[in-house]
Amino acid sequence: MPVHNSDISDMLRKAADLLEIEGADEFRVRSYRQAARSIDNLTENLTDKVSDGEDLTGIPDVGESIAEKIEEIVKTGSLKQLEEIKKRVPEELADLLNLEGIGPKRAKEIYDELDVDSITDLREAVEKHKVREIEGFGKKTEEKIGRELERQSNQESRTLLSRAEEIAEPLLEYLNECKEADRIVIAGSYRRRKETVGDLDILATGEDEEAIANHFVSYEDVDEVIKKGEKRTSIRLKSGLQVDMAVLSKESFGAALIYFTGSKEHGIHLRERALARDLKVNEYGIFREGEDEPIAGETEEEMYEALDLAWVPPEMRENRGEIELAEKDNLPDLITLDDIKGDIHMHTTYTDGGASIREMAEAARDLGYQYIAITDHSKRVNVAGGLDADELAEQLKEIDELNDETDGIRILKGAEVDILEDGSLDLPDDILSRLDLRICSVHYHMDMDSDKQTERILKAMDNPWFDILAHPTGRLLQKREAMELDLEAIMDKAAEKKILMEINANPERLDLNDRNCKMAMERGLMISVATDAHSIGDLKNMKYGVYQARRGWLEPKNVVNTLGVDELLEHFGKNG
DNA sequence: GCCGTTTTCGGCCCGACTGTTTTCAGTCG
Repeated sequence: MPVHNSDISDMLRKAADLLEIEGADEFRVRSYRQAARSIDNLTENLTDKVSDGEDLTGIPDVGESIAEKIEEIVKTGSLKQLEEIKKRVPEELADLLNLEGIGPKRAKEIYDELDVDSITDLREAVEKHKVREIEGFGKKTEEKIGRELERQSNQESRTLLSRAEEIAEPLLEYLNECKEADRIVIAGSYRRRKETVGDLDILATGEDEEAIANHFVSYEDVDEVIKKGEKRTSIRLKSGLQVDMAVLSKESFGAALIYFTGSKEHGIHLRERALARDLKVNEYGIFREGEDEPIAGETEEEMYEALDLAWVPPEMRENRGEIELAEKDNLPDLITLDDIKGDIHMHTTYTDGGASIREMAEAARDLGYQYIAITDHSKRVNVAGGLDADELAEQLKEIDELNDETDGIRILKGAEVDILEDGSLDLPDDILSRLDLRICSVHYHMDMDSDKQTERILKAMDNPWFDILAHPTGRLLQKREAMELDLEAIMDKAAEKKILMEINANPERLDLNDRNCKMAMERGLMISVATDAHSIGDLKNMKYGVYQARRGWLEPKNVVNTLGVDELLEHFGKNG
């Protein structure tokens, strides 16, 4: 079994959790977590680095000790130290840390006092009212744990960004009705445009904190008020989504916006940077030592400036090197929705789409696009009524006719060709050669082992008509894991063959993800951001693809469908 | 366990809220 970076970071995190429960030095625990996080942000494979004999201490937050541990994991597949800790602290005890309100100290108390070492045991202990008997615990704490156990068992812990938007927009509208609030914004991972959000973080400015908080908790969809303080209030909506609100003065709006937008790691990096300059950063502003008046705080820009940094777009605030770029004023000029000139992945009634070619074209024209590409499925996808060569040829005729009679949008000829099990493509070369562009993808046998799956795709890429690899990993958020494959090998070959990777903008796919997108960009690959629309409404999903592209640091020049139609055709013409 | 714009040793982000306590520890973001 190949060792993935995520296997290594998982082990380090597990070690951190168990060490923390055991009562190890908190900074040591933090080091393990930081190293794990840093490994997750790598765009290169640690297994390769180790076999190349590279010095791993060059990785941020990896020192000699953790470098040795990484090597051990790569070479043996396990970590002796972790196995040792597991003998002292039951592994499943770490699951308790996922419950809100339980941290390392309480997990240890529960284990020591009640011999509870799993979620199952804990549920039983709560039902028997054993937990409230522990010193420092009480009736309320036990009840809260009970509610958490209930909630965890019947619900996803994160919410798709698209779903979060459906919930946030009416809430925001309601909050804006509050006369006492001057300004209401949503921060957190929602503002960073992360593919899923854990909760919503809302910032409000205004003098009358209590009135604003009261308005908030009076929202009709509130299920439970989790906490209500002077400055912070948390509720849970009936949908299960938690919403936190902070009320503050407008003088500290920028500082609070940075603080509540996160990520946590980005914020910590900023505060450490401040410390090195004898400054203190908190959610109220930036302060010189011993002074009460902030030197910055009202806007994000002045906050970053006071730390000698350029303003960092929220999508990049993940502590993946953006602060170093901001220091050199060298941040990328991120792509925006306005840069997108066309959508080159969509389906019609020829296969499993809900609208005709004409309807899709007119809807796309209304969105301001110059072109679309029709890319219906090939015959292998029989559940969608995939097209064979003759049926596709019929479609090409209709596209020619429509282009003759339609103004304001160009309809390009394409197909989404299945990559078959043996690595061949599902349509013959002669029909592929008649298309403007071809996207290729895997829909069946996604569970092959990594070597075979990678081999399958690499072989398909030898076909000269392979233009774009669509939804490269096949994952569906919260439904299906990414396929096992060696994405680095695939991207290396794509670079060689000038094949593009897709960011599929469907909010359930968003595939490539942000890190893989950055990885592709660093290899010089071009990306297609496209919706895979199966209806007119789906065309509006483009924004989610653009968010993901921004999280992957993409500029317009990295994205093929920022090109005008002539340049786009020229681009794909070269491949053929 | 990591790291260096005073440091190779001695720091390590910072404040709000809750519950169970009589002054604060634990947790969270």
